[in-house]
This record gives sequence, C-alpha cells and structure tokens, in this order.
Amino acid sequence: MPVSIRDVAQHLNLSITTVSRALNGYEDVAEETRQRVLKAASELGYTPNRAARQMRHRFSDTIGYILPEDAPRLSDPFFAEFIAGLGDESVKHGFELLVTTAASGSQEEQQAYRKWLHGREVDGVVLNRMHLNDWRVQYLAQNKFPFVTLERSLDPYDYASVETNGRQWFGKLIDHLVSLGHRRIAYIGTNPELKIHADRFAGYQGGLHAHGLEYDPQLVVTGDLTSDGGFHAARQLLTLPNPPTAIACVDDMTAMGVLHAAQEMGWTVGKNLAITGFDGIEGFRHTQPPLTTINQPVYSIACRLVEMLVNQITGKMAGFQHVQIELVLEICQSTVGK
Amino acid sequence: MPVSIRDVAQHLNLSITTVSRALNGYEDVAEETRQRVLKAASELGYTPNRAARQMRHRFSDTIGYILPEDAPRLSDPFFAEFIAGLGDESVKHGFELLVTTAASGSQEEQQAYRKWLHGREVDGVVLNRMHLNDWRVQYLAQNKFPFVTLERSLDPYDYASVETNGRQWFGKLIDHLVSLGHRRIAYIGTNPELKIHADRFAGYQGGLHAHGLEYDPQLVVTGDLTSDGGFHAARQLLTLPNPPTAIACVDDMTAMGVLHAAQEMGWTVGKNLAITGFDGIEGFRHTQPPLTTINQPVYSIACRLVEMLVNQITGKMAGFQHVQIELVLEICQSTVGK
DNA sequence: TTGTAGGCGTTATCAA
DNA sequence: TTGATAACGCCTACAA
Repeated sequence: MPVSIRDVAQHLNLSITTVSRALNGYEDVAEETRQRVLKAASELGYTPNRAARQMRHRFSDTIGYILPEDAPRLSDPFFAEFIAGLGDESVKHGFELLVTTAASGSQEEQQAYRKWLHGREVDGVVLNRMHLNDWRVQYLAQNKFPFVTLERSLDPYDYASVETNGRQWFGKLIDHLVSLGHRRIAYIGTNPELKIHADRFAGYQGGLHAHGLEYDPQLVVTGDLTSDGGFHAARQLLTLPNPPTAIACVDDMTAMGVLHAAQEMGWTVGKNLAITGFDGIEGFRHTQPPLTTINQPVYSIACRLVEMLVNQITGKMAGFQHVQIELVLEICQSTVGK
Repeated sequence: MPVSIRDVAQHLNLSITTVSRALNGYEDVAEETRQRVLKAASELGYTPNRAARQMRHRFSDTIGYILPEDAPRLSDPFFAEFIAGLGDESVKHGFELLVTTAASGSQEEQQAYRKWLHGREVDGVVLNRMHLNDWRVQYLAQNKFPFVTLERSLDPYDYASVETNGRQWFGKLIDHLVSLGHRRIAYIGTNPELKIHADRFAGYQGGLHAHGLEYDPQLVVTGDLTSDGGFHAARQLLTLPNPPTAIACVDDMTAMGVLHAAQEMGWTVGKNLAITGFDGIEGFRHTQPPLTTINQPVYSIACRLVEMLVNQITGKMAGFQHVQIELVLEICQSTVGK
C-alpha cells in the first residue's frame, strides 16, 4: 500500500492541507512545520499519486510519441537515438514520455491519438515521418492540441516544427557526386507520400538539373527505408544494361543494404561505384566502407522538439516556432575510395 | 474542453451511473438504453478520462520501461526492435507504455522507479541489461512490485524472466570458429557487471576450454557495446605482436566496429580474420561482409516479456514463469569467406 | 499559521 | 432497470 498525503498528515497530527502546502513550497507554513513534513514524507516514502494530481490540474505532464511501424520489423537506430533524446529532454522538464506503436495512417494510430487527446493522457505529442498530407496535423491542429513535428507536411496550418531542408542538403550530395565526375546517378527512395522522400527526391532532381544532367526514370527505384529494401533496389539498379556509377539513397539504412549488394556483386565501392546515405546515424559510423552521408543530429533534434513542445504546453512562448537545423556533409570512402 | 461522462448523461437525460454501466458492459441496463448511450458517446466524442479511472481502480494499465543510457548516445537498433515489441504487445493487451531514460545505477534511475512505484504510475516494469547484482531486482522484489526481466541477475529472489542461455550459444560460436581451424580467438566484451557479458564471456572461456585452447588474457579486451568501442578494441587486438585469427564480439554493434577496423587495417574478413557478433539485429543483416552471429528474436522476446508481465499484473497466472528461448547460429561470410 | 470543505471524473454500493 | 451518493488522493478558496 503506497503512502498517501493523508498518511503523512496523520503521522504528524497535521491536516492534509498543511502537509500539501508544505510539500508544494507555499509560503504560509511555519518553517519548522515544513521541515517536519519534509522529513516525515521522505521517511515514509511518500510520492504524490499522479492520477489524483492530474485530475486536479488537468495536466498529465506527459508527452506522447507514436513510433511509426511501417516496416515489418522496426530496426532503425534512428528511432533509438530519437527516443533517447525525447526521453532525456522530457525528464529534464519533469515530463513523462508515453510511447506507443502503430502503422502510419492505420486505425490503431487514429485510435491512439483520439484516446490520448480525449482522455487527457498526454499534454502534447511529437510527430515525425511526416506525410505530404498528414491527417495527424489536421486532426491535432483542428483540436488545437499542442504538437511539434520533425519536417512539415503541406497542410495549411501553422504549427511548431523543426526542419532540416532535406532538399538543399540532398542537393549537396549530388553536387559532391558530380564533382567526382559522376553523370549517371541513381536514387533509391521510399513511399512517395513521405515528406522526407519528397524533399530528398526534389534535391536529387534539382541537383541533376543544376548540373545539366538528364533525368532518367530507370535510375529511380523505390525502397522502404530498410536495408533489405536497399539491398534489392541496388540489385535492380546494378543489373541494368547501363548501370549507374553512383547511387544516392534516401537514408543510411537503405544505403547499408546497397553497400552489401554492390560489394556482393563485385563492385568496389568508392572506386567504380559511389554510394551515399542520409541521416548520419551514430550507429552507422562504421559501415564498410564508411558512408558518405548528411549528418543530422538526431538526438539533439529530438531534444529540441521536446523543448519546443513543453514551451507550447506551458505557454512559455507565444506563437509557433519554426526551427531550421543546419546539417553537415560527411565525405567518406563510399564515394572517395581510399 | 473534453466531454465527460456527465455531458453524455445530461445529453440523454440519464444519470451518470446508467451511462457508466452502459459503457462498461454491465448487464443490468436496458438494451435500448445501452444503444442510445453508445451512440451518444460516440457522437459526442466521449473518451474516458484516464486519471479519473485510475484513481478508482488503482491500476494505471500502464507498463514502464527505462532505456539504459550508458553510451554517450544510444544508437543501437536492438532498442528500436525491443521497444517496438513492447509497444505492440502492450497495445494488444490494452496497456500503455511509459518510457524513460536513465543511466544504469544512476540517481535518476532510482528516482524514476520510485516515482513510478509509489505514484502508482505503472502497474509493472520490464527490465533488461541486467547487472550481476541488480538493485532494481532487489528493490522491486522487496516491494512485491510486478516485473519481468530479460536475463536474470544473481540476486536470490524468484521472479519472472526470459533467458537465452548466452553462455551456451556463445560457446557454439567458439565451436564454429574452432572447427574452422582458429586457435587464437579473441574476445571483446563490455562492463563486467553486465549479465550478458558474464554469460557470453563464460561461453568464450568454456569454449576455449572444451577445445583444449589456452586462455590468453591479452586476447580479451573491454569494449562498451558500441561500434566505436569495437573499432578501438579491434585496433588494439590487431596490432598485437601475435594477433588473433578470430575475434568474437559480445554483440553485433561491437562487431560492426571491428569489421571496419579490420578492413581498414588491411585484413580480409572471412579469409585471414574471422569475426562474430551476437544478437542478430535485423538492421545489421547487411554488414559488409555479412556477420556470423547468434540470432536472438528481439522483437518476440519483447512481446513475450510484456505478455508475462500482464499475466502477472492481472493475476492470470500464478507463480513466476521462467522462459528459455532458443537461438539460432547464423553462419555468414565474416567467418567463412566466400 | 493552520484547518475545513468542496470538487476534479469515475466507478461501486446501495436504495428506489 | 435506474438513480443518488460516497469514495479514490490531491489541491485550493475560504474560514478560523
């Protein structure tokens, strides 16, 4: 049986009120009393009951995040880093982190959000893996529920977000490849509804265009943000009669599979075939060969998102923040050989 | 303003009691009334307030998991898979999943558990990354709080757990290496307090012994379960005057760094140097070359843990279950060349 | 400086 | 079959 504030009060022969005020740092309580209360509370092992507290001040001090489970098995270190960031920053602000899993756009996903909102289970939510038209944005914005996103959907609402300009940075990868002399550059993407795909693909196309290279639909293949997807897409590309000399992947995970496929098929990555990723996942620092990629500070982005969300929830900051994050091009042996 | 049960009642000119009973499937309510209630509830968008509900029946229908953040940045796909499993299975049983982050053994970790227990925030917790002597086990067992673990600490309490017999399976890796002719086999481990290290290291030593190989302390190096740790450990091993011909790593993440270091130093992995991992992380299927490893079904293990925990919480199953999971040795090119 | 009383949204007990 | 009422643990306006 957990000790309640009542137990503490009885133990000290004080009223519940006084104990509550002593614990919550009110001024109108004798210093001596406060000390006695604090001592007793800690001795008895008192911890406020969260449900009761929530019921009073209508805030759950909880942030929600739904892990988008599109792949058969979610095994992307991106999410480990992301959740670690969400967790750390939440703790820092005295918030709890509620996590659930659901496939994007699924029934379950909708129910989860509904439950969280209407049941007042969370005070705000963090979204990523945005779609071009994202029902979550519409739903949350219409219900005026606090949320922040990584990347923005195209929905015409104002809301807080962190953006990375995937288009521009993917363009830099293409610049890099072109500067190495590549003229047949392939792209492995993913679900075209995803904002990250749209941005990065636009960067790909823009890059080709900027260098006067022709767009060849044969060189554009769809993966699924897994290494398996990359593996199969690469096999397809590399068995073309006129295969590409470079493959730019929508993310590191995909690139991982491409590295494997290419080498298995006898290519020397970094010499006669260049491969690039995108994300700069910490756990992928040691691919073989190391991957040229755009490094995105996933952990700090997650922290930033939570910080922005908390500001919104507590009303500390008026209006919606739109943050741009600078990324870093990391040139490694997967494009420049050794 | 979210709609409460009171709103539904007023809307229908019924009492709160009746609405509550209709919603909760009690028998003593007229079928017609029930239909009206259900219809109104759904139209008004009623969702029960979780805090209020919790306060009544003392269960939060929530499971807790603390992500052990020992590394500078947590970037191991193991945890993405693990959390995905926890999330999926929790949903299936109508539970929420509360996640937080803390370094093992830290102040924050202790506070988090205390808060969860005493504040009745969660009904049970899932533990992994067990220590040989794990304060969490002692604390939870003494407080008779429901929990399940992946691997068991040495603490003398009875509790539910899933085990994989890392010792035996690591031994099979050694058998495999020996059968390939290796006689100088190195081991890269991690914090000796960790149960997975102890088990796998015991498997290493047992394996050597079984084949009459001498144990050479020079060949045992400490990593930190990151690819960076593996990278540096491998450099150390491979610059020995008499380097090993095989390196068995405590996990896949470490092995990833070893693959990189070895190839950078000019070794041909699978030919003149064999490397093995442990975990069989889905996201690491496509390392270069593919890694010989012990495949552990992380996702299903996580599901199983939640299932067991829920059984414990709901009292559906008496006693504590001790489940043994069979693993699979996956032989790939990192040991058998091509 | 301390105590009394009422209420947050539900569910359970008891009476009608 | 339905409704009034109390209670869960906490906080706070108001009274003492």
